[in-house]
Amino acid sequence: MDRKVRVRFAPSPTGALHIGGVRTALYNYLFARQNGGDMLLRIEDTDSNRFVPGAEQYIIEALDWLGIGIDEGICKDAPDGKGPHGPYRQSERREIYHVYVKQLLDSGHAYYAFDTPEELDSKRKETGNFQYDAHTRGEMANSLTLPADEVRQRIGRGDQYVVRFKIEPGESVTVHDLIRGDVTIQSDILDDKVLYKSADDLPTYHLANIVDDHLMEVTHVIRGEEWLPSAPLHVLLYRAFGWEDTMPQFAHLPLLLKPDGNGKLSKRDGDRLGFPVFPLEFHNEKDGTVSRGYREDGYFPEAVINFLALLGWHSSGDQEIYTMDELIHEFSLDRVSKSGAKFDYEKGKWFNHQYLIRKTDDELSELFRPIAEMRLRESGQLDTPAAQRALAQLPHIVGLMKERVNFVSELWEQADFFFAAPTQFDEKSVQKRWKEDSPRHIQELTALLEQEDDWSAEHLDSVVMGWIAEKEYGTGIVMNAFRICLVGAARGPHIWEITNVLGKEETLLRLRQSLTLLTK
RNA sequence: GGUGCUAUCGUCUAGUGGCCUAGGACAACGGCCUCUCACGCCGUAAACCCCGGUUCGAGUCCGGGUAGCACUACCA
Repeated sequence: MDRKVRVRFAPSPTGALHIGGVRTALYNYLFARQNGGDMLLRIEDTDSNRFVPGAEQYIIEALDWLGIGIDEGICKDAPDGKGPHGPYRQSERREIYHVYVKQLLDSGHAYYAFDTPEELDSKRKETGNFQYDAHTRGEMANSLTLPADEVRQRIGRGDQYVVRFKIEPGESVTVHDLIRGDVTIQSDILDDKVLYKSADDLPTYHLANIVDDHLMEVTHVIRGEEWLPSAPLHVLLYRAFGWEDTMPQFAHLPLLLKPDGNGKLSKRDGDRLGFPVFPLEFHNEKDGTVSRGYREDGYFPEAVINFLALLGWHSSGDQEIYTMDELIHEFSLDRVSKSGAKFDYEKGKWFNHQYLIRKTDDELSELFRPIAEMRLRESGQLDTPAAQRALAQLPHIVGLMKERVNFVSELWEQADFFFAAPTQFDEKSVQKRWKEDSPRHIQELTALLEQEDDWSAEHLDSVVMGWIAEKEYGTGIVMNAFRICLVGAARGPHIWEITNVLGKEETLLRLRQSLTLLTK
């Protein structure tokens, strides 16, 4: 059967979207685009207790920032969902689930259960490995053990209940996974999963995701590996509904692991090791916490996408840098690795560097301008001639400096000296490069440069190098002292690039001012 | 405990029985370039979890161990 490829990303609004979830969304998106299919976004808010305000809006914004487009369901231009299969928020689909819960009840695939959470808890405590299944349901309070009258009565008077899936033991269930091949389990190990809870009149994930995927004509379920153990249960559910012929294909993605040690990457790891695990900064209204985001940390969305794409997927070649279009073209589920990937934050920085140096000087300078202006305003130097002169040459400055930074914000740390004369000097540089003869060298150099009207790099270079040769000074010694006077440290681009930006007046000013400060 | 998944340099990975004296990238280290820092270039160190089997030949196939992870809720 040839059906149009339809995939979905189905997060629950319980907080910021974890970076692992972002990768799941990305792989779904790549798969959909590659196959000319649809990418849906469905909100799985069937747990009323864990709902966090703002989380849904956050998810939409995050995907939008990253360029992961949504064709159907909840998205930026349709916050309440668009498409013929709505609503796309599970809490708004209650009537739909009622129909299917009833169908399972009527066909004998499900039953009512009245055991309270407390009763189940104590049962678990007394019997170590208690499982609600074919062996134990006979001793529990449910519509299989209670007389029909009493069941009716209990429901009638408003007793809380759940509906459980009746798992038949002795069956072997196989799930074909696109990444892992066939996975087979025995139905005996499955418990009678809760499908619906009367307390909040909502289904659980297991029921809702099957019903919705069926109704929304989803063809491929691409989700995290943590769902693999319950995939056979989902197959059983499709069978119980009689939908096996249109059951989606499954692909379970490997987990994102913490950089050190083992285990799933968590927010705590990010806090502990100093990197974000969320795409955007998130202010959690529920617990008052603020979480860092890649966007606010200065990452380009393309870099985050590229980095994430390669964490668990790789082409057969050596290519590392991919545009979204290239990823769409190259991606394939059978090249997704089976094992978990440790989160390598250092490589993430490198990706950002790669995208940064590919920006044009104009693009980059417009990103940097607000930062530079803010820093100058903070120190009260925004209106100085030096600052204004540098600001006017921002694209050029950015072009000189971009090779040595990973983030736009780091440009300030590297290029600050263009905007204001040094008042402090890097101790190590001075110790190593400021020699006994340096004051004399700088004095002579100042006098020499004062005479020059041609301020071009070529001319200055020939004049200064000629003078150094004539006096038999060491080139490195003179030039480094020169650099320290202009920059305040032994760093930065070629010295004539610096004098070029600074201009004659500012160069001479710094030479004199720094000499005074350094000989004090 | 039970069930399932997984296993190549520190990390992400290439590898689908001979092209593997195991390739690339990040990180590390050394050198070159050079007035400094960076870039760039060159180079170094660095891995097939273990044991059996199949085969003329195994990182690659099979079995068994071991280890790690996931799941085991009226959470998703």
